[in-house]
Amino acid sequence: MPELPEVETVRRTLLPVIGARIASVWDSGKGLHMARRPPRKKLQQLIGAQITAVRRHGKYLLLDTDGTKSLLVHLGMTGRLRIQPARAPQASHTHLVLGLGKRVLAFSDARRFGQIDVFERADERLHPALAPLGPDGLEPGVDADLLYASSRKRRSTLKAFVLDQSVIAGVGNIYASEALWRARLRPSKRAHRLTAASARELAAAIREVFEHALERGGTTLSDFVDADGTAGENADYLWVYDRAGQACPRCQTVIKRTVHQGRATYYCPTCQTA
DNA sequence: CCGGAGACCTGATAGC
DNA sequence: TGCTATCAGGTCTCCG
Repeated sequence: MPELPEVETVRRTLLPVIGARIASVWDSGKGLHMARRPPRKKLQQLIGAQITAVRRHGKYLLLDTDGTKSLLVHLGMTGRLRIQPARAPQASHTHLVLGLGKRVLAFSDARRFGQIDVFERADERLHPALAPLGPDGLEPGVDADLLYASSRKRRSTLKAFVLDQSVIAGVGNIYASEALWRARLRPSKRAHRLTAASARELAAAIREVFEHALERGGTTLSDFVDADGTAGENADYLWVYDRAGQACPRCQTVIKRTVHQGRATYYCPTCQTA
């Protein structure tokens, strides 16, 4: 569920845990549980540390501590990070709970596509999940030059290109369709055929769809909530995603749905011609 | 290097 | 009510 705007919304609502000390770490244990997480021992290295920052790169959240360790969290499709009263009942599919005195920070994830790790912050650039990532989608580095240069040798589709986290970190399936619609680019167009002018359009479009969604607290199609449990409003403001059969907001043509690499893609056949 | 398919998981929903 | 099929915001790996 969560792409850059949703993860950034979670990050912002997590800021109140800065300064909190991790008094306890509970995890759901072995067996029928999260696939991608470190051994319990590693998680327990967080005990006694104070949270000093909550950062984000692409879809990854990074919680720094006053020790040498940081906690990495990827929400996958259904992951949730919630700040809750220590006495609140545990949500179903809860895999990790950091005790923070009167509050807890709880991670739950029904489908278990999420990822948790504890890593040495000094080695952050070497972390296997972070090392391959391109610049974050809200950073100034995601510009026409980057998109033009990195698309030159790609015979893949534009849809696959913008979803590639090693080019831009943070674009997921919803905002890929949205950004290509805004830039008037056909998702099936080959990336290496992107013109310099279109690269400019695309860079601007990516930033705009992210900011548009962020202003509305992200897109909730079914699962997404922020750290306070609040759903996002952006689903009502999507231009094409999940709108097959409806009118294009720009030209009124009926929006089409296709499948690229097994994932739904929405576009306007009339105004996405570049 | 690329795309496609399948895997990893559970839950919601639509159709019968 | 209950069954089945399909679909879902992400990534990873194997195959051709």
